[in-house]
Amino acid sequence: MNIFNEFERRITAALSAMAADGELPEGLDLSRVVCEPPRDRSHGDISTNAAMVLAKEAGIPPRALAEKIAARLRSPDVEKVELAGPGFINLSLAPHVFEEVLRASLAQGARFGASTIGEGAKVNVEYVSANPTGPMHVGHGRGAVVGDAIASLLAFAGYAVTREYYINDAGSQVDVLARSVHLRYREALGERVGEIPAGLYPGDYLKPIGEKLAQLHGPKFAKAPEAHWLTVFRDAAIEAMMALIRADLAALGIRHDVFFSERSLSAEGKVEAVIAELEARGLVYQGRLPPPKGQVDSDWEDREQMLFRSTAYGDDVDRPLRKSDGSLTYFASDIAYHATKFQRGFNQMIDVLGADHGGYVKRMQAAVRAVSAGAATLEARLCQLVRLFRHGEPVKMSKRAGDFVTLREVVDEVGADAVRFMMLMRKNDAPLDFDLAKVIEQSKDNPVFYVQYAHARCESVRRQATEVLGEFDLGSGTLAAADLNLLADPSERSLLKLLAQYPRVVEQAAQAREPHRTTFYLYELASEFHALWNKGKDFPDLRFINQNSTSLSAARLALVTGVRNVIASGLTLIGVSAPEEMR
RNA sequence: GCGCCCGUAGCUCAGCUGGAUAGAGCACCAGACUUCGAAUCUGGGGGUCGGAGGUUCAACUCCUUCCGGGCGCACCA
Repeated sequence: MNIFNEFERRITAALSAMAADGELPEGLDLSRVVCEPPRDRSHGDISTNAAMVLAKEAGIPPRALAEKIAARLRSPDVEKVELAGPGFINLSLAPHVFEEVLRASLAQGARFGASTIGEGAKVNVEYVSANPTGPMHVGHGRGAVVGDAIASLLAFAGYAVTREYYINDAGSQVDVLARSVHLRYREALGERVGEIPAGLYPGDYLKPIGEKLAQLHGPKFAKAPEAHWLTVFRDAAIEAMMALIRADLAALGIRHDVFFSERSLSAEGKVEAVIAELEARGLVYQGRLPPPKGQVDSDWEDREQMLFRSTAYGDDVDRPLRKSDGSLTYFASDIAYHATKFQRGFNQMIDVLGADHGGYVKRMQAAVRAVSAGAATLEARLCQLVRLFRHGEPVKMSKRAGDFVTLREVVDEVGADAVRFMMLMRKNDAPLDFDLAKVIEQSKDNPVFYVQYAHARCESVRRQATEVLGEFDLGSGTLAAADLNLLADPSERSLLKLLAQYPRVVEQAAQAREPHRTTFYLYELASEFHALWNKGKDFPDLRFINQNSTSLSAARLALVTGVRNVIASGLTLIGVSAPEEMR
């Protein structure tokens, strides 16, 4: 039950009625008409800009138009209609409206706030897609958390979401991985390998794989030419790395529906097929690229090559599909990959990427439009870097010598809840400072605990209620039947109104693909709840449990339960647990 | 040089796709536990929203242009 959507419908209805009565011209553009909570609460509960955005087109001064619209919005649900400023229409809603929202939330439980704006449309959300060459680092973790939360939000908003991971198991990087493992294999056989040569992966995490391969195959590959062992070692290494990554993801509570292998594309001829198709449509050609400007590149080689005409779809230059050795570029596979998304029925694709992939977005969007003939769109959400701190001191993140902090280390140290919550305390395109010392601090300095504590307090009140009030029934049916009109204190009304905003918050967060809005809302809700709680210290009459009045207690417990449900729901959306106790 | 992102209180950041007098947290100061959980709350000061133009009823938000920072810029992924 989204009261803002509801009133947008009413306003739209009022406007068409006015058009029918000749008060307004037909066919006005209503797309800019919105209902939103006013920043200043003294302006009521819902504010609309309808009169201001329509005034010019309607040829009526905004205040006069507002007057007319306002007259049609009067109903038992609306306690007060006021005009303000240049033509705002401010609505103050009757108390029973918010009481109905609370009843709806109790009845709907975890479904409260869910939306149908997705209309069941299929959306593919791709996130993480870390190369299977080592454990995940903290930056991957951010993408994982953001992608997972976006997927959850979209699912809650009525989309048919598929969560996907693209395994980059083709190309030269995994060959390097295989060579690195081969070195560890020789090491496991007793050979002294010394310093890991530059260009190979130095991390210790490859040692167990080398040992396993030594056990499995003995020394027969130690001196053998690369062609004899490369495939075996590569496959074993990729399998082991993916197991490692899946474990890292599991530790963070991240899940995917599909793990899609890049190698399967070329194995099935999908890449060549896509290129052929694009070629047939004149989107692939042999040509030359201008050398990059503003930087000296001694390796630059002016040559004729196979190019994708991405400039036809807004890219800055056309992009190569084959390397100088004739093999396909990563981009070529990625086109084929996104083509399979389209073939699998996804007209909406979202890729959550690291900011260092920003330059890659335009060509990918061009590719998606090309392979779908304009039917599909790709959105990219870029995650900026994460900087790790401990007590304000930067933690070294250099990749050489395996000296970087892995995601797993951080999760093991501070817990999945803290990592996820902190990752969503920033919008994804802002850099994130993450202080390991602060997030395990169990204080109000730490917003994770602050919100979870509010949830635990709700549960605590409910437990207390059954003890103090005896046979009190906390079932949502009973609570919904309570006389909610007894929630008369301004703090209680205010909390009730904040609950009513939840459906709007999650819907807008889904539409904007900005899960951090959920996080901030939860913080605000927790804050108001804590404030009301403490008010009960100064004014015992305001405590949730009142031994002298079962009906008052019931009403307040209904409110507490509503708060609990929304916090639990919001935390679920961002993948954070909602503990019942935190002692 | 070009493209994308960022610039808001001393610090870290929100600001609801253009709405009304720009908000939190931290830090600082002063208060609240015989009482539903003090991991909490109440009050206080603090701003040329990087600068300058423009668009309009209305700009932190959109456009242009500077300044300052980040990322990227064939044949890596």
